[in-house]
Amino acid sequence: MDLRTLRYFVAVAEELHFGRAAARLHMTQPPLSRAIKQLETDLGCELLRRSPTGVALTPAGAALLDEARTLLARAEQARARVVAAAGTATLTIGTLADSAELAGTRLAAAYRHHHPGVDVRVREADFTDPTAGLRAGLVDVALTRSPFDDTGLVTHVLRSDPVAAVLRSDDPLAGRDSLRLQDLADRRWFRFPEGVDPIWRAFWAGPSGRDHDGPVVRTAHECQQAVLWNGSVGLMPHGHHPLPEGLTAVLLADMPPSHLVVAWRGADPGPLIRSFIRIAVSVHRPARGASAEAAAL
Amino acid sequence: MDLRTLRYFVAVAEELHFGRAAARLHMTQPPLSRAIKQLETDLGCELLRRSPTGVALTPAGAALLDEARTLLARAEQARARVVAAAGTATLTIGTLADSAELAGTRLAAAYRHHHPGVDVRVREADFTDPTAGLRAGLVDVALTRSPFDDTGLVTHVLRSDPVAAVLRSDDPLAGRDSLRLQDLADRRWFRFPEGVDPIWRAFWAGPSGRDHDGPVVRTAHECQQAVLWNGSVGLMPHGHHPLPEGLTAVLLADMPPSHLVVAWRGADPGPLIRSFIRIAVSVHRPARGASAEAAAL
DNA sequence: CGGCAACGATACCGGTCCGGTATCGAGGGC
DNA sequence: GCCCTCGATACCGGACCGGTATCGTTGCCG
Repeated sequence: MDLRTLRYFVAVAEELHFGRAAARLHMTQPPLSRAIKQLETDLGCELLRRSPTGVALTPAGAALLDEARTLLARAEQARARVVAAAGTATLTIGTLADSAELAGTRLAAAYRHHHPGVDVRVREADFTDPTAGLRAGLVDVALTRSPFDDTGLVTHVLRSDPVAAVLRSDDPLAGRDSLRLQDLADRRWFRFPEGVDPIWRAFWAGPSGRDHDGPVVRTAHECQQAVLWNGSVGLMPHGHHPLPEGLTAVLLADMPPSHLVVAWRGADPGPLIRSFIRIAVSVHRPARGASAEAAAL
Repeated sequence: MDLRTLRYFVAVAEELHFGRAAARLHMTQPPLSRAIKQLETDLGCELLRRSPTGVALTPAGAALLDEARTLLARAEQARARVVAAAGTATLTIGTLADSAELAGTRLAAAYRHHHPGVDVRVREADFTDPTAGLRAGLVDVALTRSPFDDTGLVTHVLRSDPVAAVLRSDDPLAGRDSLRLQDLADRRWFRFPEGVDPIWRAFWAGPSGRDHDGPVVRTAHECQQAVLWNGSVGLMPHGHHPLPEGLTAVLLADMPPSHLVVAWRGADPGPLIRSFIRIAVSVHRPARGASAEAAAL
């Protein structure tokens, strides 16, 4: 008799309909039927009377519905009290470029919902520091993009995105399905400020070895502006971000994908950070490429 | 946060020692450590301070210890109330021969412990009915021995035992490691009463086709007495039962094993009986030959 | 009265989690 | 300095969970 099964039972007992209860629980009907049957086996008594016309509560089922409701409420209280006893905690998330959108919406919402007592702060970094303040100790955990120098850090890939070139929609190449870096060799390229991680620069700053004379950009937004107004070439991960009017993204066929990662300083991240990592991974279910670190939390 | 994990935490918090807590929980230390760590991740706060000198509770841990104790107690109460609301239930177990010993000790004890409110009755049958009253509707579930006519019944093997001949200890064959049926061909064989299941008779009553003139036996005890006082040959499962003074069991090499089974009438056994089957299987862990019916409960 | 729709039960499959064994690593004690 | 204790980690096999596909029964309706 665990709390999960009790939640299942409450749903069925309230709906008096396995299918609707399953929908309410965001699952399908067969495992729910099985779980209720196991609960009945465990308790040793019938909880629901199934008849073709519908489902009815037995006396034992009615009793369990009442007990389970209070028990689940108590469990919630207990959780809240324990977290309160732990004192106010703060988690600072560093974000970079497009990961800010992720952190600001689903992920931060899910995390705040899971840990109501935690003070969650988000710090947006620019390209100057691809670790988004992680290495500098300004944040506890970072949502950022590969590649960067990750010595001393642990990273876990949330998603892999192909890289696209950002062009003005009136660009002759804007209609193409995909491009190669060569196709853009004669364009102006933006530049990164001094002091940017060389690994990051080598990946994102276009063909190395060339003289770059384009505008200096510090954020994804500045990068887009540079394309619009200076005719520079921009690079960005493909497929997840709406572009402003007048810009078009075209897949770059000969660049390796960029990884959206969650990163933390090694050596026992602590429960708050572990929980953040776990939630980040679960929110990002589509990326099934689970790696070792996240499995170990 | 489920009840199982809370039980784990209470054990560790009370012992302040992972190894001892694991022993108390009848498990080993590594999964316990992992479970506590996951609980900390889930709650998002540290519960225990591990130091080389020992384990200490953090404030949050102390709070959880208190909350978990009351929560677990509530859960126990809830369980008791639900089964009480179900009304008094009765489970009648039929036993045959040596299965009575099993039913009367570990299994019935485990079942009564799991379902304190259930009125458990045990009915011992004799060889006249190998289903131990199951087919006659006298019992809800039977612990018995194969082989017998099981049409309409579902059986699950708990254990397989080789068959032994029971001899007087002063018998010339009593010292042998094993025998064949032929070695006993010239002995007197006991007889079963009229009306015994023919499948059962064919297996246990010795070489068929011979004239049997030995004593009529109805129980395993009578069978042993027949050996002691009438010089008849007895058969019994080997290896689990102490023999009375003066008797020796010798393995019969050319007989198929006999199965100790739990049997019930098909078509939805009902929660009480399902629970009994589950407990019977789990008590009998050594027999790993899990079959389909028991998996489905 | 026969097809149909609804609904819970069952069969089966793949992924995850749990508990086990073996081993590591860090701190005290002799 | 060596060992011994104790919690953490790595890894593995089996169980459990949730999913899809399908069945059996029942009541309804043309």
